Amino acid sequence: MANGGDQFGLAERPDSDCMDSPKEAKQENHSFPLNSPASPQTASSQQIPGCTVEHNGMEGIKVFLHDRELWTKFDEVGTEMIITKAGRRMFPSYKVKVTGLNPKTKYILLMDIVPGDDHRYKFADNKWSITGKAEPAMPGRLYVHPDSPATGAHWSRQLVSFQKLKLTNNHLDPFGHIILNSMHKYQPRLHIVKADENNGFGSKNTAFCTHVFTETAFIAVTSYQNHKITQLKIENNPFAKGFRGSDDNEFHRMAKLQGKDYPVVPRSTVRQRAGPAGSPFGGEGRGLRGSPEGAGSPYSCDNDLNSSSPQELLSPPPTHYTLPHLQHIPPPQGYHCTKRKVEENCSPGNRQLSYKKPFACSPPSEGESYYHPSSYPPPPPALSNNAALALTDSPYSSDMGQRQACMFAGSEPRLDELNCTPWSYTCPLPSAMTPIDPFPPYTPHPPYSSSPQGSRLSAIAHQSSPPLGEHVSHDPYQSSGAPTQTSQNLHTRQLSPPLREYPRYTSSLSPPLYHTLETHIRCGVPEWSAAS
DNA sequence: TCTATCACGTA
DNA sequence: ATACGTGATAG
Repeated sequence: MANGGDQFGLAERPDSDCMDSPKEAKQENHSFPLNSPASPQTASSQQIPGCTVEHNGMEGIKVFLHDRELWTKFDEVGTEMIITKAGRRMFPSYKVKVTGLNPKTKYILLMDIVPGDDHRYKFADNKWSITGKAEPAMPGRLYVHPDSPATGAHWSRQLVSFQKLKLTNNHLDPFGHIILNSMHKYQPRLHIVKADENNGFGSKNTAFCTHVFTETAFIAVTSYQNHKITQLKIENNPFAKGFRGSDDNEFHRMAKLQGKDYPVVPRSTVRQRAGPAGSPFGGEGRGLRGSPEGAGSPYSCDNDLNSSSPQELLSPPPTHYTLPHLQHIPPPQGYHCTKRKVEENCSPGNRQLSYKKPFACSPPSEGESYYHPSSYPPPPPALSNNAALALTDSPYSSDMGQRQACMFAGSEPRLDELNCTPWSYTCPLPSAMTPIDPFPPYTPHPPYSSSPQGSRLSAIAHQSSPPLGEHVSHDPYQSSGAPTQTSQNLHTRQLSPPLREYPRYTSSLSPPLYHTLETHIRCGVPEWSAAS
């Protein structure tokens, strides 16, 4: 495809740094019907007092979701992604157009998928509804784009595709796939980490930014629940072409497959009535994502991290995830755009959120900003530093032919912490790229949160748990269409956490590729955190 | 719910 | 040609 992102077109501007940007928002075009377009601008800004902003070069980065229209179609119904033991790709594929990168600077692009909220869902009566509390999050893993690290010129040259990313429900997955729980809602996030030589992960000024397109949120399932989603997949996924066909064809095809003169009506067809099923997200459920209605908001954040050395980054994994309280990321309300805030925040066009927050600042809760109200989804936990790490070192780097990514184990992000903070990563171990397994390693401490955005990687990396204080708040800027991001610098602090490395995965399996890292941190949102 | 397998299609 | 990505299906 083409790129899609363009659609947005908006230009955003480069924004700002951390805080400054209060205004940032820009809006773009939006087109999102859903939301009103309020301007995003307002929404965002928050600043953190005290923080210093540095420009880390991440300020002008904009990310556009490719094929956003298709994502929106799914989102309006309630996107479902199949998860299997062997790993299943996502469809629609997550592809982005990135602009604003320094052509000569190297960046690592990676994704993680964080819990969208803290509920377990069920699909009954043709609609999604909450059926209980979410299970503890699985180890957060990061999927490092195979081209990482690569120059800004490389990333900007064409769409950046994460189509090979796979989702699994196998908590012991040895392949490095992203592990999710069935019937739980998730939010994919994109992280761009500066990986310059001069700015390696480890270094203190590692800068990164996070972009979230709320229309890419989905519920993980082992088999499709809403027939409308099945149909959208069949109609749009080339690999499912075999299931397309006119009704007539369908009839014959089914018969043929069944060896009968007449086909049995597919279960899916029968199974559901046509009724509208609400999207989990939007609709009723709510809470889930913002759904359709408007809520989308993308947020992105930028951060810088400073951190310590790379090594440090590696370290400590966090622990396990528990998502204790936090989780909820988005409170249900949040998702919706319930109004204004959201609107404001939401970008019209895309719903992207950007984070920026520094953490250095410490702002405690301020974080609110963003999330605040309702609007946003939760910030997910963090990325892990791992990624960063990984990035940096690059075990994967290009060297490997394929680079695969490493997985690191990370902790999960807690919401609480989400905010800005940091994520920790684990290290990759790349030596071989081993994946890590997650489980065990986690440390208890929790909180590494990272915020989505802002954290510094380094910090992230290890951050130990950041004290709440640390969390930074993020700002959400949303750019509307564009994701904005802001970046901030965090100055660093080092947290020192111990780093721990993850054990390598020894398994015999050699995983093919690991592009995945585990996430350690989660971000906390200040707000939430506050709560906590 | 989840899994393994299948037929069919893409790449 | 091989490898592998699809949803459907049965268990």
